[in-house]
Amino acid sequence: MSEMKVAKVAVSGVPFRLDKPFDYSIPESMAGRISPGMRVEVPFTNANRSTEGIVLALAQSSAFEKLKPVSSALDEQPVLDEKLLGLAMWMHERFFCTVYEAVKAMLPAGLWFKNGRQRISEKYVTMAALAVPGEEAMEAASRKRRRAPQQAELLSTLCSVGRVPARELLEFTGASRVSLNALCKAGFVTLEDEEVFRRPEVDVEHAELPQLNESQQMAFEGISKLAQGKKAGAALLFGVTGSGKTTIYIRLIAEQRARGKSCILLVPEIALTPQMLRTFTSHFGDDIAVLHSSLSAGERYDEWRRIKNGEAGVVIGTRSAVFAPVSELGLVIIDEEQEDTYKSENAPRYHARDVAKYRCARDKALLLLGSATPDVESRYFADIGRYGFFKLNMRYNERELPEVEIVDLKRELRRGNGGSISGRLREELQGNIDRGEQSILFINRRGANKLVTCVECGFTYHCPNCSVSLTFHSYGRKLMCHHCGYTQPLDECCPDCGGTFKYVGAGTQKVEEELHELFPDTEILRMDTDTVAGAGGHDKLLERFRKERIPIMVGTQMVTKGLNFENVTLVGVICADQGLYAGDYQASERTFSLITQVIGRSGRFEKPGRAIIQTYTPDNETIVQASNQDYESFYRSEIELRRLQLLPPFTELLSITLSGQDESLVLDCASHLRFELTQAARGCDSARVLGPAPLSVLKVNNNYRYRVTLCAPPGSGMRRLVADTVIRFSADKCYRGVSVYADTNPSD
DNA sequence: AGCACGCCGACT
DNA sequence: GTCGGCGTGCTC
Repeated sequence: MSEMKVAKVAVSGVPFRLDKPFDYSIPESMAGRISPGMRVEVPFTNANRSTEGIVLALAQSSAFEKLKPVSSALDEQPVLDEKLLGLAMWMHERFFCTVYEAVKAMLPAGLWFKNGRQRISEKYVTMAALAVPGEEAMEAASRKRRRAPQQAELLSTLCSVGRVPARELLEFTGASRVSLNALCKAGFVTLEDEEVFRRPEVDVEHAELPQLNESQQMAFEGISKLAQGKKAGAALLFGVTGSGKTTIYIRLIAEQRARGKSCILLVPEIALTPQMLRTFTSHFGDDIAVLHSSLSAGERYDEWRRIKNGEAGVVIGTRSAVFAPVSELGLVIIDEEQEDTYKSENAPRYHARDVAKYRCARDKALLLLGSATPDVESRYFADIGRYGFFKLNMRYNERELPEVEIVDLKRELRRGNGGSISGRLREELQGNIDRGEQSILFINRRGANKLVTCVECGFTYHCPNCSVSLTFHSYGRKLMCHHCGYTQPLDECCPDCGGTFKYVGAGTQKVEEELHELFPDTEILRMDTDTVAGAGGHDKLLERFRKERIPIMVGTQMVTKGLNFENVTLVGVICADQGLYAGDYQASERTFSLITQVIGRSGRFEKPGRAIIQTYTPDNETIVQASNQDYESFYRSEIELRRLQLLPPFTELLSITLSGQDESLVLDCASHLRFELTQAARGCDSARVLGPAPLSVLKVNNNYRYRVTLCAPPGSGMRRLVADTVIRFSADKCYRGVSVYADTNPSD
C-alpha cells in the first residue's frame, strides 16, 4: 500500500457554511501515526492559528496545491471508530451542525482536560503483591522478625491476603512506607500502579432475573423475536406506570448480553435515580456503565473508557449516552421516549431518538421505545406498521387506576374562592390528613417563578437584556433573569413610587402559604429549585417526605416523575391549563403526558388512589382524556388534527431562526428568507412556509429572534434546501450582524 | 466564527 | 507622526 500523506480533517470553530473536510499534509515525523478518528492540531486561516480538528480519512493526494502540515496529534489511538465518525458526518446533514460540534457531543469532556490545565488524570492505586512464592516469603518473614518486624509483618500479611492496595496494607499492618519500599527493593514484593475507575459505588447483592406475568411474557417474546431478526428495526412498548416495563428491559438486556451484544438504555434526566441504578446493578453488576450530567468529568471519562475498552456492555444514561462507544450494538431502549429532554436545545440540535434510529439501522440492532404516553409520532409509526407494537395492559399487581375528578376553577371563582385550592381539593386534603395518608400537589409550571410587583403603582422589574420579567429568588434576595443570568439586588421599596412590594406568581411558595392558612397545624414540604438546592438535593427531600410522612408535598415538574410512595393516596394538579395554550404543536401532547404521570403517582400500592385536576377549561378534550387515562382516544383525535393541519408526523418542521441586535434588520432578513424559501419550495406542492414569527421570548441577551418554518413531507429533499438557504443568508453581506441557524421540529 | 490587514480620525 | 476605530476578506 502506498503512503498516506494527506489527512482530511473536520476543524472546530468554523461556521456551518464552511464545514467541509480540509486537507492537510502529514509530515514525515508523524507518518503512520495518524489515523481516522484521532484529534489533531492544525494551522487554520491566513493567520495560521492553531485549531483543533478530527481526522475523517486519509488519502494519498489532494486536489489542493499547497497543503499546510498537521501540527501535532492529540491522541495516540482513535477516539472515535469509523461508525461514530460516520454518525458525526450524518449529523452534519441531518441536524445542521458542524461535524466537529457533533464530535464534541459524542466525546466526554475529560478527553480535553488531559493535557490542559484542568487535568483529569486516570486515577491509580499502588497495588502490593508478593514477588516470590509464599513459602519463601514466610521463611523470609521469620528471618526478619527480629531485626525488621515491620517487614516481617508485611510479608506474612501479604501471604494471607494476596494482592492488595499498598495503602490498605500499610494501614492494616501499621508498617511504614519505608519498610514496604525496602521489601520491594530486596525483590520480595512488587509494587504496581493499577488504574482504578472512579465509579459511583453501588453496593448491592446479585438478583435473579425477574419473573414475567402473562402480559409481560407476551411482549417480551415479541420484542425478543424482533431483536433477533435479521434487520431488527424499531418497536414501541406501551405500558402504563407500574405495568413492568423495566422488568422487560432487564430481560431483554440479559438476553442481548448472552448473545454478546451491547445495550444502551436511555432515561430522562430525572428518572436516573439511585433506586433505579440499584435495580440494574443487582442484575448486571460491573457490566453497567453510567453516563449522566451529575457525574464529575473524571467519572464520566472513566465510564466512557470502560465502554470503549469493552469492560462494560450495558450503558445507562441520559441523552448523550446515545453516543456511547459500544461495539456490537444489539439494543437501544429509550424509556419515556416522549420526554423533551431527549432533544438538545443547542448545537448539535439532535434528538436522541433519531440518533438511536440511525445507529440501530447501521448495526441491525433493535430500537425499543417505551412509554405510558408515547409521542404521537411514535404511536403513529406503530399504527402504520413501521414499528412493532407491544402493549402491557395491566398494572403490576392489577391495582386499580386512581379515581380522577375534574374541578372547574371558574365556578370556584364565581363562588368567591380566588385561591389556588378549590373546595373539593381542600376536603380531600383534609380527609387524607385525618387518615394519616399523604398527598402530592403539582404545579404545572417550569421553575415556578416568583415575580415582584409594587402594590401602589403596579411596577414590575424587567431584564435589561431580554424581553422577560425578572424573577425573585429568596436566596440572597436577588432578582434574576432566567434567560441571560442577569441579576440585581431587590430594592427596599418600589424604585418608581416608593411603594411596598408584593410577591406574585402561582409558584410553589404561594400555594404553600395558602395551605398553611387552610391547615395551620400541618407540615408541608415544598419541592422546587429553591428548596432542592437548600436541602442538598432532590433525593434528600424525597427521603424526608417518605420517612417523616409529611402530609403534603407541593412541587413543580420534578414531583411528576417516577416517584413511588406507598402512603400517597391523593394527587392534585393545581392548574392543568398552563402550558396547554403555549402555541406550539406539541402542547397538547405534553399536557396529556404530564397529567397522566401525575395521576400515576397516586395509589401505587395497597390503598386506592384519588386525583383532582383543577382547570379553567374543564371541557378541554385533552384534559378530559388525560383524566380518563385514555391515551388511545387522545392519540386518535390528536393524529387527526395533525393530519388536517399537515403537522408532524405527516410533515417535518424545518425551522430557520434568525437573531441579531438590530430588530428591523433581523425582520428584513427573515422576510427576505421567507420569500426565497417559498420560491425554492415551489416544486414540492405540499410544502408550506410559515413566519417570520417572533420566538416566545423575543429578546435574549439583546438579540431579537424570529423564525421562519418550512413544513414539508419527511424525506422530500427539503433538508438540503434549508441548509443551502442558511448558508446563503449567513454569507450575505447585507445581513451582517444577523446570525442564522436551522433546526428540526423545534420545541420552543 | 475568529482574526489579520488596511485605511481614516484624535491624541501622548 | 501613531494608536486604534472597525469594515473587508479568508479559511486546506
